[in-house]
Amino acid sequence: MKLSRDFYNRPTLDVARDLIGKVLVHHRRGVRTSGVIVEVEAYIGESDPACHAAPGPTKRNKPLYGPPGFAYVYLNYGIHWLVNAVTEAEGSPAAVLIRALEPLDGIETMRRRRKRRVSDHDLCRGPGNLTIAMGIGQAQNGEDLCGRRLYIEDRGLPQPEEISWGTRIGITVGTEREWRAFVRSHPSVSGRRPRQSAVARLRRS
DNA sequence: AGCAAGATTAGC
DNA sequence: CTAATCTTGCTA
Repeated sequence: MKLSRDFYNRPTLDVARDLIGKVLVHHRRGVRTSGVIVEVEAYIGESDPACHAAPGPTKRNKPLYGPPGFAYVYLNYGIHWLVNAVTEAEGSPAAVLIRALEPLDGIETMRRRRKRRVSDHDLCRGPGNLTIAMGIGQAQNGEDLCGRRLYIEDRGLPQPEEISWGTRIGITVGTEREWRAFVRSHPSVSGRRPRQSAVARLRRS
């Protein structure tokens, strides 16, 4: 079932938590790609120095101030497109950054879009990688997530048992807020992979 | 008009 | 550890 506008029209940390285990879907050129969300980050309001709304309303962050349930897509480091789901009521700038997916549909298409040859678990590992695999870019900025091309749905998958919270990745300000949610020890979660324990290594050898 | 920095990634 | 790459927002 496709998530409704009401789903996004809630406190951002609640939306972030509930997005874990939901499925991001994109239809493009008749091809459907999708994946289970396993990692997200919340960016909340002008008082959050890491949020793009920190400088107040600008041309770029306009979607953040708009109604909930729309996509905010922007170019990062001049190279990577990152996709967010806008949350909270219109005029309240906040969003959830989608950082990693476990691929479900269209894996062959994803593999073609990614130039590198990687394992399935790495196809949508990292916010810049998943937009490439899903075919999401500038054209999807402002797209209605309650429409038919780009949306998030509940497929009734069991809510992952171990949702961990930690500090957000790759920012230099607002690092004290633990607004990153992820499925613990899931292979598609970005960031440095936790060092294998001595026992795990022995077991593998 | 010029400039510094950025919600990343891959390669050395 | 660092280059790649370009838009935004700030300063002049």
